[in-house]
Amino acid sequence: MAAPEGPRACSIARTLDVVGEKWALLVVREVFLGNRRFDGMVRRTGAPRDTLAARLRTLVDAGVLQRSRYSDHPQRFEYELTAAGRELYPVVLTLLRWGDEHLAGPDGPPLVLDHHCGHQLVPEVTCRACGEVVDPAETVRRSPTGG
Amino acid sequence: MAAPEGPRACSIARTLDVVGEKWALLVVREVFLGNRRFDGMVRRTGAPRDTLAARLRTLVDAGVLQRSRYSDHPQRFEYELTAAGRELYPVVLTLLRWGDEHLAGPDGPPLVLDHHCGHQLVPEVTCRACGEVVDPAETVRRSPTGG
DNA sequence: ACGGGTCGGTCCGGATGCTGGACGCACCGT
DNA sequence: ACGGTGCGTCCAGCATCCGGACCGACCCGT
Repeated sequence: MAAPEGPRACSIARTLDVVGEKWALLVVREVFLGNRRFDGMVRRTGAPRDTLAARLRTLVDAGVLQRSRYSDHPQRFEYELTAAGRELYPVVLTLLRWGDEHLAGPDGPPLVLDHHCGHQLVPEVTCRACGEVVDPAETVRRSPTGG
Repeated sequence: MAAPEGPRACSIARTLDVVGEKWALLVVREVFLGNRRFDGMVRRTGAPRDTLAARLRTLVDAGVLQRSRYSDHPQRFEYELTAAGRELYPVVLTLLRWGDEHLAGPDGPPLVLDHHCGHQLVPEVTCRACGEVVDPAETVRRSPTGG
């Protein structure tokens, strides 16, 4: 076979199809921070209202957010994370850490999280099996394929 | 003060300014997988050649990739990760895991990594201080204030 | 010498997506 | 009645992305 080699089927690409659009992950960040309403998100993300409305729709459709009515008469909605949405926390944390380490100004990171263990939260990615911190040099692709 | 509340200064937003453009993280993925040349990246990501060229430029400018000549006569270049680029591995892995868990078809994840410990790599995000897996409910923002 | 292939791009016109500003509607408080 | 808040939609302009064509420099086989 002369390997046609199309674009890779890949979970990274698929995930980015869901949360890779502009503002999507900042919306998720806001909800993690407890900011669940439209106007608040507009203010704290800086996204255009129109774009935000579109993003909220796609995130709800994708099952990351859930829209729920918190007021009947003037119909008012707020957005919460679904279980799938909460599982984006690792993604958000690793982005946060990279920014903290490579893009922080002299004032240090603008947002610091504390873990319930009493220390500042510094997120690390580890192997579930052995608990070691993961290094790219220590991982290999299984079945370089099957093609 | 009636909190003006502009867009949040935030490492997540800053990181996304660097790697949040379309295709950027797929380019990084390719380099992690050892695919370091232009044409290869075009084939395996599916990005338009034009867009890829632009992305490579911004990633090099941002210090994520490094361009190096591997052939003189017909000038040929390849792209490698810088130290900062390698530190994006956690981001890539958490995206991968989310996709594996939420978007995989019946065939399972299309790309499986093995850790040098002998097991399949399932990346987890843990607290560096205590080693526990991080849960959103167990973290709090430090100084919800200060402005 | 010639045709075909590879590699790493650039150029182009058209499609898609983002942008901010204005507007709409329902409600609340005074 | 009036102004303010909350949650959007609509629109027109602009930026970005898209795929396909094209390019120069080289290599290979004949």
